[in-house]
Amino acid sequence: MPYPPSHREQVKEKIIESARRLFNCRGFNAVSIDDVMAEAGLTRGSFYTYFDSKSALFAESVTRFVSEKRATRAESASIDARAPGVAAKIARNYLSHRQFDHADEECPMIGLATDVGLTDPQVRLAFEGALRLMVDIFEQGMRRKGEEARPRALAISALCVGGLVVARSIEDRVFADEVREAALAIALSLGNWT
Amino acid sequence: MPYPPSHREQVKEKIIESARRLFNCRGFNAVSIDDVMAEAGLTRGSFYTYFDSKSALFAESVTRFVSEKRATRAESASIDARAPGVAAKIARNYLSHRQFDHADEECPMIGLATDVGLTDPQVRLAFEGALRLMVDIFEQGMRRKGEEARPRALAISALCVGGLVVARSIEDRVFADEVREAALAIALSLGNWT
DNA sequence: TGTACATCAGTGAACGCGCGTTCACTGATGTAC
DNA sequence: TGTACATCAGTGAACGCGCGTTCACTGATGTAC
Repeated sequence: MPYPPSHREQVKEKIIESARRLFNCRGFNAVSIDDVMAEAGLTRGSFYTYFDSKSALFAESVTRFVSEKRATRAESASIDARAPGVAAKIARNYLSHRQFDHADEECPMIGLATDVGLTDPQVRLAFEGALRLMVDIFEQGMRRKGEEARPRALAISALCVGGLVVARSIEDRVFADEVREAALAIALSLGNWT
Repeated sequence: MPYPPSHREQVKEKIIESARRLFNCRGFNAVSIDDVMAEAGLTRGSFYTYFDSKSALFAESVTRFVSEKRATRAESASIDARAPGVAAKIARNYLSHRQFDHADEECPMIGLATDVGLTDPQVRLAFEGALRLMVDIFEQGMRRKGEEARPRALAISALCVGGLVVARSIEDRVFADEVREAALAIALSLGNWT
């Protein structure tokens, strides 16, 4: 037994760590296995002794992230982790300035927006145009409802895109429908269109 | 003048048309220039006499889509396109079952969720886990507020992901911040965390 | 304690494929006479 | 009307690169004697 069993575990941990950071920052396609291994201080070759494929690494890094978070929450549950304040703090943190600039910590889903193709300025400008149109439509649909219209229109747009993107990213069809329908119901109520 | 000038325009239109369909369905990376040209009934070779690059095609197809929509709206503005009913209809349509299953018509942003990597079931399951955790957290943060908690928690999650993803996909930093902050404000108010 | 050895983690060259991009060529079109 | 011709849209082979994946080999480690 040349190496202690803990060694493999530690190295695997280090690879997952660097994968998480890179995937969160730059998305799936834009990160190569070389990048991940280099960040972990290794070379390409040994990757496949730890993982079956790039997808498998990605999946495991997300899964592990989630179960760690869950574990942390379970621990502190005895105190008051379920108080409304915690949820609010998480929302605030999620949509924070900091998170916008370097999403290297929190959510694995954000990489969606950072994948190859979306870094090209002309593509980003085109997207911006699409978003502006959407916001305009929703804002005008609320015009007579006072001055709260714009932030609501922005949120409805985010809710539409987010709702559908999230629903289409997951595997469970029933859950996906639930997300989609909840997003729709809330969007309609935000616009006072119920 | 072997060909009438209208010829080039028609062909370009046809390429953009098929690009729009394919990009909306399968995202940017998963669609090749070959795919687009084949769908338009042409071959790879002549692509670069119409567009500078794949990104340029993508950008132009989105831009044109947006300006067409705007034009349609401007036309029917004289009737009652700005009535709340229209906005509601658009939201409904956007988050519809149909749109979920084949997003080949409406929004160019949805392809974000369909790019390579996200088609792998183990990756989708991992995402699902992440989403479930997020929803749980928000739902528990509202537990004492009655039975409306779950749909709200789902919507807040979609709003968080959507808000950040959208903000990070566009070029104008000021607009991006506006989206992000509106999403946050509405998320907090949905949770009664203000 | 020191040396030979078995194990296996890590290396880096190489393979293969897909795909964006280029280019020399073909052939369809409309025009000139 | 018919034929020769110039133009240019479209073709498809080929290039080059990046990257996921494989594999024969190296060398570091702990163990046995």
